[in-house]
Amino acid sequence: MSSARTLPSIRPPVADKREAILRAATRVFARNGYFNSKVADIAAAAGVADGTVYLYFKSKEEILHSIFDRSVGDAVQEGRSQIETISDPREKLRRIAHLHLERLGADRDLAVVFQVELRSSTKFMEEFSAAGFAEYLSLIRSTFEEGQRAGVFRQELNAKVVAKILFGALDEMATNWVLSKRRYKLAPMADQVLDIFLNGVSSPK
Amino acid sequence: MSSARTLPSIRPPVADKREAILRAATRVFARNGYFNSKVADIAAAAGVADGTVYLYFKSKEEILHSIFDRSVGDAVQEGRSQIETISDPREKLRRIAHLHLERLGADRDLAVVFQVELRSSTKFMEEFSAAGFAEYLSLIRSTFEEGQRAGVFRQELNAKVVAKILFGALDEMATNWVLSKRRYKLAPMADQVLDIFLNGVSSPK
Amino acid sequence: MSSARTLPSIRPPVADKREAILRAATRVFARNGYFNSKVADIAAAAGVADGTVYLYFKSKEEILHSIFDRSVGDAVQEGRSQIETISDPREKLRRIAHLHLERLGADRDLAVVFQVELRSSTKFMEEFSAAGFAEYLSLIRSTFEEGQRAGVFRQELNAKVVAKILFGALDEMATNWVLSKRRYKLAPMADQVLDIFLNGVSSPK
Amino acid sequence: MSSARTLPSIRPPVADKREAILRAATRVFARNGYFNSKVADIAAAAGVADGTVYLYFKSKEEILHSIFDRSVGDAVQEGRSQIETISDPREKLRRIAHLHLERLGADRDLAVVFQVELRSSTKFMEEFSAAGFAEYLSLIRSTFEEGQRAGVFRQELNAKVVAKILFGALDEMATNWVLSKRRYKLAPMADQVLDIFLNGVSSPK
DNA sequence: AATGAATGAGCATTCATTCAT
DNA sequence: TATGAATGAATGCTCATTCAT
Repeated sequence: MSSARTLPSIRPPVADKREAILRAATRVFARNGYFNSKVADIAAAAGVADGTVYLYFKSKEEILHSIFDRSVGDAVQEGRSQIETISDPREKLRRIAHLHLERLGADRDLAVVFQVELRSSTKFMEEFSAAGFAEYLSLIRSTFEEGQRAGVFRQELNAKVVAKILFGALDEMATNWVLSKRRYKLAPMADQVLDIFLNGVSSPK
Repeated sequence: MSSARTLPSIRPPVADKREAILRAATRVFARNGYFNSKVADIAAAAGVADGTVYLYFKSKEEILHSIFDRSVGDAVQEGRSQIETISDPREKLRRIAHLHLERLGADRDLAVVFQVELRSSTKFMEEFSAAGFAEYLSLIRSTFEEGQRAGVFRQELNAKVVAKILFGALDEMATNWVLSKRRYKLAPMADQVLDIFLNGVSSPK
Repeated sequence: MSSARTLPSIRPPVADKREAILRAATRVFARNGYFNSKVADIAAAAGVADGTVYLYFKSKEEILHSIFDRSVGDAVQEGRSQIETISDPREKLRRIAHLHLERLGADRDLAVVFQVELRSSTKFMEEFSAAGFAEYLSLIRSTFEEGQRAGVFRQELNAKVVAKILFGALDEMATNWVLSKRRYKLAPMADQVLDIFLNGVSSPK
Repeated sequence: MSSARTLPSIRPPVADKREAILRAATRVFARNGYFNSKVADIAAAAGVADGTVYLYFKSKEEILHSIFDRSVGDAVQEGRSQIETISDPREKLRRIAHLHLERLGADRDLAVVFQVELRSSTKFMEEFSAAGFAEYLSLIRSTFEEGQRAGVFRQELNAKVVAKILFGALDEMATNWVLSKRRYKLAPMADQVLDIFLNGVSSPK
């Protein structure tokens, strides 16, 4: 899958081991849960020796953190760049919501880790909450405030709370998708959420 | 050893141990997280011997399940009984939402367990999803459908999805409250959610 | 020790497990060395489960400490009590020296632990040196000083150094005995040491 | 990377690495203890790569052996050469004793390794005892026997035991010095030992 | 019912050693 | 010779669960 159709590379892509471990860990965590996953499983899934994992990560926990950090970082960055060219705040929120569910919908294992495994320990949740997550919420909030200033959204609403409501609704869609036995497309759910949400927060015409 | 040779204790001392263990476990899980909590800690907190825990619960996991089952059971029951006397579907949803946040806001340890600890392992989440949670979601949904039939809510909305959206928004309020360092009242958040939600789902006048 | 003189106790002498583990550990340490000994080996040798070891000792290291503490404690106590009834300081030292080598000569495994295993890590040696060992050296020294006051031993000698010299000579006898492939009696070596030592430190007649 | 493009280095850079590794290992072993020292630490302290260590030594254990072998070899050689020109057996022993403590007193790290680290595993002690150590003891013994033949030392003493006694006393001085928190000169202790020892073993006048 | 001593499976992590470059 | 990334065997300790009393 990796070096398809390239010159016969003699040695395998260097330093992609970190990447391989991260990918393997996502899969393993998704299948067994963080606490039930053994480092040896991750190593085996990544095709490296147990000890090699520790050349790239300080501990099992750091692997989980790294999965989160990388993904949220990417998500926020992509989110920002995509809404730049949009002017209507409603469309901006729509874009953010879609990206949110598209991303998770595209990688079920990652989605499981995000919706389930990362919600465990309070300690982690606190850091999680403090770090990238706060930035994500703030992206939603500032977009909403922009809309308030433009008169598109109801002035009396608390932007912070509104941001949480939108996030919570999307998050619930994702969690339900992850836990559901039925296999349906996650991304389209964004529109149903947006329909109600925008209807609920828009200024009366 | 405890109530030996005392006046005939008024309430049955028997099987209140189950209750004590459940309460202790809630506290311990909330403070340390499920996986980091030791059965011995729970036993100590409940004032019983380690082995005694296993007279009432088959395993550590069953304790977690029981915490969930009892609480959701109570909640659904209380929810049903309270909305019985209300006729306006909007008020019914308002009542449900308030109860939801009031319950969690009244017992922070329980809230932590619900919002954080119960979200761990996929396996548990799946059962969780299957059992009482489904019933709770269905309570919201059927109330919403009642409103649709009454013409109060928009016909074209998918009641199942709407129920998830409301639950997700409330759930996010609770999670944020649990993780927040600030100490504020949780229940009032219900109104802010309801404001947007009802505005979003109500039929245009 | 516990249920002596009771009905034939059905279960084996309670709480002698600590003793059994200590004895087993002495044997295992003597055969394999401290660092090469596995806790599992000790447990097996003591006839208990691995985990049981940790009901009686906090760590593998604590087992080593306990072996030392118990033995030195016993030795110092026995030494003091035996020299009480002796008046001649030379005889007192002779008694101490004999006890020293008799004790070690009576339990080769214990001797190995004392002469070899306990000499490893500086850290341990420092504590070792600080604790019971100091007391033992001081027993020798004060006996020697007593002899100096009585005019039996040369006044100009530094009692502290003299004590170390005697201890060192005895210690070397023990170490050699432990490492030797030949099987000879250790205790009699005390006399040869004493011969030279007393000759060397006694006041000229 | 180091000596690239410099003047042709005067002393052979080759195989001084062995020396550097040995020196580094002595320091590392002295500070952390043999078992707690990592080969990587030694390599780093010696300024070479981990793998390089294995170009000069077969294993970590061989490094320890080499430290011992080299030092004892040197010591015996120096001892022999220095006593050659001395005729009085008492003075010969005095010289040996001084050399013993001077050597250790001059290099605390080496002393720690000798007095503490080398005393660990029985297995090592046995080889240790068998090899150079025996030669050292024999140097003392033959010198003593020479004195016996010359009528200087008491005939009835067992030279082998006497050698151990002297060694043991000196060894104890060294161990005490290594473990002591006070910083004093080690070499002068030789005289105190010799005073008693020679007094104890000399023929009555 | 209650106890708590005993069990033993389970696992993250370390580190001496190897070997492709 | 030299490197240092990769290996994988090895183990102290924890803790859910059992069971004799």
